[in-house]
Amino acid sequence: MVIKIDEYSDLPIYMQIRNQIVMGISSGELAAGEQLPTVRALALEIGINTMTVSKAYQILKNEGYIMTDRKNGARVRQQIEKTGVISGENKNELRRIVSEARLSGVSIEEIRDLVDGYYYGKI
Amino acid sequence: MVIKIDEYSDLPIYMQIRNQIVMGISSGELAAGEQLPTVRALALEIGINTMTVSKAYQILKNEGYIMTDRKNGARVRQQIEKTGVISGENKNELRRIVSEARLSGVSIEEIRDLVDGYYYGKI
Amino acid sequence: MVIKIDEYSDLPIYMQIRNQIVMGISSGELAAGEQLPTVRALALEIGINTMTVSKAYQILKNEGYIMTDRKNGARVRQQIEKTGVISGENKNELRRIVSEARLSGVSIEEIRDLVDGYYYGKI
Amino acid sequence: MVIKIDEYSDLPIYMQIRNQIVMGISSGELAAGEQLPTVRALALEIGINTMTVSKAYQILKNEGYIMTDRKNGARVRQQIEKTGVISGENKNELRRIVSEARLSGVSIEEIRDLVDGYYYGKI
DNA sequence: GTGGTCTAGACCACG
DNA sequence: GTGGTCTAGACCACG
Repeated sequence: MVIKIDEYSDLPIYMQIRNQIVMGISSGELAAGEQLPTVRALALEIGINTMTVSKAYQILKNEGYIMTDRKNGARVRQQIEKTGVISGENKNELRRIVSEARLSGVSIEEIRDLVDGYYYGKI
Repeated sequence: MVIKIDEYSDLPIYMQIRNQIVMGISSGELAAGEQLPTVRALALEIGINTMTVSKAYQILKNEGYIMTDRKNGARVRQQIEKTGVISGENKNELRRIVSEARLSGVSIEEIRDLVDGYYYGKI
Repeated sequence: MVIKIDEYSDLPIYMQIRNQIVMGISSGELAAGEQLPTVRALALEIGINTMTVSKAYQILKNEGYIMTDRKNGARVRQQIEKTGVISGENKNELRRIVSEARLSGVSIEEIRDLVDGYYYGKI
Repeated sequence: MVIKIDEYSDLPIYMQIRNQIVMGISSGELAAGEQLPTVRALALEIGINTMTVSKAYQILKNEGYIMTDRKNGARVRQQIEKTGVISGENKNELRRIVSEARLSGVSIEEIRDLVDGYYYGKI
């Protein structure tokens, strides 16, 4: 899986990495149990500090998306905990995005299509 | 309209204010042409510095959501420009949120309902 | 001549009035010697304070564009002083505008056409 | 690149900085990708507060002229978006300047030469 | 070391 | 009375 850093984004690099891996897992591009690149390899590939990649992996581990061990490096978890709920923070963000879209004249259908596309990984 | 600041949020205070006002406009809680609290009044109410409120208002002004003049203070714009599109940044965020929800076992129906609720201001 | 105030502009109202009258004189819409509306009449028409109109007229008078007397009110000057030069401030502004246009990919021809149009009052 | 603040100008300091950097990019004095002075360094050099410089940089960032990151400081963007149009505000300003120049007896040739000089960076 | 956020306080122009 | 600008100074996250 290719990680692309947007140097113009306000999002910290470690968060961009974290987000792309989460989306990769959700879309199936990263399969359960699949090996992630080593911290060093990914840092070298992207051209950033190993500390930054390490921070991204640490977050993913804390969130239960990946697991790490000394021998095998990092791998996507076989079972990701299904809380069945959207976090309050994500709900706030979702509401903000829908509000802005609505005020920009975007129809509900367009938003639904976008959401469906993301959910079913067609995009 | 009551602005509530979450002091534990990573979001800067001025951005929390900005977001809540945008959502207030979208939901209709803030009508077109409606007067916003003065910079000083809102700062006092929230218990923050006037500069922070001022920054939020200036962003809203730049984005075309409100207008300010020294005589009348800040007011919701009568006509908000309808670009008809969702910004790339918001699309990325939407995709991230949907991905995380999906991995948490949230059904597409639940997300759609949430989106509809936000769009039609029932929440 | 109709004065239109842009309530969304950052430019103070008195400056918007001043600018429109200057442009009106330059385009010929306001002839030499022509009577301007009284301060009260213009303030009433635009829906603003008489002080604001008065300030605009004062500036125009100081700049030599108009003259006022108690009997006849304000009139466009017969002879506007021809210094033959562009003020340093206007040169700076012109340079800024040309720079921004250039960086936006606007061709020199387009700018020239615009300038010509303004100069010959075809716009 | 040397930034010079005119303390007698009506233009806010942050806007003077912003304008000079935009003109520096347009003239080529500031190359694509070139490092700008740090917020602290420029503030010290000009003798103003860091907040004021920071505000200038944030505007430039929002407008797409520069990018900032905490590691490398601020740099001129490699690709500046070419909208191909002059903003309505700049058109108004241009018209005002041309009108004033015309009334001062400045010939169209002189204005054209000035515009050409600014466009081709000969000044 | 860098930019980003925030405060407390001051002064100003506009209307 | 209003928003806008600016200062001096502090603290923080990122890398």
